Amino acid sequence: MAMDWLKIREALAAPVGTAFCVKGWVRTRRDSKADGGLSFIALGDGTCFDSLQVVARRELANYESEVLRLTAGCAVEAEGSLVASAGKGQAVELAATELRVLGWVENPDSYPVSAKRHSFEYLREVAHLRARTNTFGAVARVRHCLSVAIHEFFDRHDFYYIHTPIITASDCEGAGEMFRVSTLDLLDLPRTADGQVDFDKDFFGREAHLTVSGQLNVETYCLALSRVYTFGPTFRAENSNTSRHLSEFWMIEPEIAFADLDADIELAEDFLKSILDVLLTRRADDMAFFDQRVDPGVVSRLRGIVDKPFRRISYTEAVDELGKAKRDFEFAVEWGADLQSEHERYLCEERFDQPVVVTDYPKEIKAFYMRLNDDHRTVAAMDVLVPRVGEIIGGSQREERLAVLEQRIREAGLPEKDYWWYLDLRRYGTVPHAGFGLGFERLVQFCTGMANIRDVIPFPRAPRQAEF
RNA sequence: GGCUCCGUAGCUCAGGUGGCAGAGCGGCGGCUUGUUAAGCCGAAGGUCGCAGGUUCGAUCCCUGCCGGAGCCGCCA
Repeated sequence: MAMDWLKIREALAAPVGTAFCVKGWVRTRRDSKADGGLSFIALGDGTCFDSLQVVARRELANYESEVLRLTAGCAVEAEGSLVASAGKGQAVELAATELRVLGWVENPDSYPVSAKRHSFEYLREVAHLRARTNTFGAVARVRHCLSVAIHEFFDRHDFYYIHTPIITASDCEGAGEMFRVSTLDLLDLPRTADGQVDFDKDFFGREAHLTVSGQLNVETYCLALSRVYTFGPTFRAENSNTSRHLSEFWMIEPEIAFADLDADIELAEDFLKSILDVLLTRRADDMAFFDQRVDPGVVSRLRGIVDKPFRRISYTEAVDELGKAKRDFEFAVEWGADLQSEHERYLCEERFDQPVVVTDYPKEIKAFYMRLNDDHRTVAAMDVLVPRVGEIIGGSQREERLAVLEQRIREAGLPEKDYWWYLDLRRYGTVPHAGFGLGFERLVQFCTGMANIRDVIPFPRAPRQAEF
């Protein structure tokens, strides 16, 4: 075919009169007997939210035999020229001079993604086809946009992208249950003399798991390259059944040297604002859809976050605020206990109605590597809470003092010898440093207003859910 | 891991205290229309998640299993 192939995003922006061809999947088809007979085909190729209206007239050789048989999901290639639309609803449309069917839908009556509204629960069961719906197409483009914006932000601020391992032999921060990685034959396990499983015979010669965090590894590069980050898959074998948890998710973990908790919070705030701003600018089409159909008000909510400083509050102050709240909580609030979901939501949704950064938590409820404050009761930790999703970022200044860190590892009951290389960092040129972890899917949830985290990742993995 | 709820046509759902099932949308046929959540008419489409049990009789009651959802906990 001699004609240029334009993506639908390009076609919609082309000048009237341009001749080109497009390729995509039929969203809907409507027929009219006016003007001697013609059909309107909404064609989408995923390059933008909108579809292109292709007008196919009876004069086409295959009008009766093929055009009139098109249904949602058929793959077609159409060529013609762009004309000002004679109808309402779109500025331009493609007046087709030829239309070829590339792939039919075998059983239109049972095509899983027919031209009607489907529940997200149902679409999860046909995850291989749900990308063809406007919602999941929009989610995919938003994910991409945010990913790119994240890398751009870090690149602009002199951060290096470090690829930390997926398979790990250390139980890092004890961040949760881990998935075992093994090549041993489960039906015939090698045993040691005392009857234990002999992991010396396993692939790595020791127990290995999928990573629950790249933080400990990335700290090593932080203390050499100053500003680094990871952005990769993370695995938690927790039996979590909520709309905010996945067994496999993506996490962004920046780590900055010569920095304290304040610098860490500042980074988190700049970072979030920057990528939200990029999203609102570059994906205005998809965001308008989420604002209209999924979560009325998301766009202005995100806009407000970009424009306003975050609210900062210490854990101790947060406990006071919760104590003063004129409402009942299922769980009592007392100093020393971790904040419950209801408490976090009260703070960022009701009390302040904006992102809230809670700092300086009791050391007992936080990880061993977080820097002990001078009061010896709290650590330099921070959580960023946002409406609806709750904790979207968790971070801290790291304990850089060798003796204190060793003490904290002992208190946590962790095997000190497993952390020899992590402790080495405190022996050789230690320096104050800090970082945080951002759950990518929670970010996408927050940005789109999608209620369930399983609907913002292409193929969700959760307890009893690993199809596709 | 705890608590709660759900599983009826391709999809979304209705089916008062048991008597062999309905609607809307989709798909199909027709009419109308430069249409766009199109409109009107018509026909088709269901072993009421699976397996047992109670009963003269079960979509409806009981038990188990399978699948799904929500909230809480764990956290990102």
